[in-house]
Amino acid sequence: MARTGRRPGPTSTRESIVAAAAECFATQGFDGTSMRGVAAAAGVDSALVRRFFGTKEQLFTEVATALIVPERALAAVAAGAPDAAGERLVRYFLSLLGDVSQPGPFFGLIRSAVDSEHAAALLRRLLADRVLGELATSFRSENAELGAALAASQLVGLAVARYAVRLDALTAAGTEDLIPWVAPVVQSYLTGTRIS
Amino acid sequence: MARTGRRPGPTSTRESIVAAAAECFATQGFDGTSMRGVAAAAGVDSALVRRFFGTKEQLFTEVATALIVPERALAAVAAGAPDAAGERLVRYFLSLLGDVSQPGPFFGLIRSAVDSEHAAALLRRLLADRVLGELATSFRSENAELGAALAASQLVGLAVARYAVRLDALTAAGTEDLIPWVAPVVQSYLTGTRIS
DNA sequence: TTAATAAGTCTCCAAACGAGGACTTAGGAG
DNA sequence: CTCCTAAGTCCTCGTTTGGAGACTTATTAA
Repeated sequence: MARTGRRPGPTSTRESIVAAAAECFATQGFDGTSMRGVAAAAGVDSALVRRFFGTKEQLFTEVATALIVPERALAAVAAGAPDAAGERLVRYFLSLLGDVSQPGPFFGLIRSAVDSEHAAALLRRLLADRVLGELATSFRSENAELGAALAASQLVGLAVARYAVRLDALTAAGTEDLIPWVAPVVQSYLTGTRIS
Repeated sequence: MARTGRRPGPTSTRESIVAAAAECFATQGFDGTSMRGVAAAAGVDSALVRRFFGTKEQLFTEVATALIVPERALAAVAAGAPDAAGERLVRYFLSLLGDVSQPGPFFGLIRSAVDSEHAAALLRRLLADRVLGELATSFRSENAELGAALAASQLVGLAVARYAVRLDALTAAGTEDLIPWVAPVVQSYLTGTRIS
């Protein structure tokens, strides 16, 4: 029987709740994740989650903003030869998603965006304003915004097809198998190059 | 107060339940859809939904198999010039998804596949065995299976980014704006053509 | 005509959920 | 030493969920 009252010593409870929440969102989506489940995963009383973060939507907001670091993505694209930006972006994205058999926290954002309007709006705002916009201005092609959005759509689709639907051909393929196919596509979207 | 007991005359209740369920799955996903909600949308008692279809998973199976007609997709790809198969496939897929402001029932399948492991497994089976497999054998390129899966991933990603996340650039773009970008990509995936 | 079955409604149940109130204990500032 | 606040737990409320049983009425085949 756990004691009541505050624990002795310094605490990292807040961080462990965020980590547990990220994992829940990744494996069960927004709807499927319960405040109680997050609390249980963090080894904490559910009322404490509420005390720290308020509603479930606020908890998701916290997790999402902690997970999305636009500077990383933009740096990954900017650093290096421009004609390999697509490949670097794909590699960065795949590394974010993690192993096929065990999708990382970042996949939870996509998953949650599909079942919660709030998550979708948050992701739309974060992605569109902070990432895709910058991406579009760094490649000054015509219709750069559309190109950046399409690049994102290919990456999101890869995530959904590989980690959620789990199409055999995609789960069997490793990063190095996917790169030669997907990288040129993303590259062409970014630069606005029409292909054959 | 509705009368109890069987209604006189012929009945189309089963069909209207399937239609209502398809709409619920499309707008709220698998988890977000409740048996009671389906019943209410069909103007029917919730116990009747259970009597007809059993569990929610069985109801989804019914809806999905009624919605996925592999022959249509394959016909759309097969009929016409081979080098325009990608374009025809993209057009067919976009027509399935319906209007941006009001996603059709087909989008519910993708949405649900992200929510529910059962929905994902069903979609994986239907897509992989019935559609992608056939698609791969009709284009006998090397790694045709992977190519077909990647084509599917681009289409699914377009659906998620446009209808769920609702990226501005994609909701603003019409079918004719998307075709010149996406069709060549899908075409290259299908034929296995490496691009520049 | 009658028995079986399909179609339909009402009511209940146990579980899980989000939310919140009341309480207890530790750390830190005065 | 003494408050005040942060950290933590317990219990409850109202709602919704998927599921299931019991009952009623129309259709249909023997």
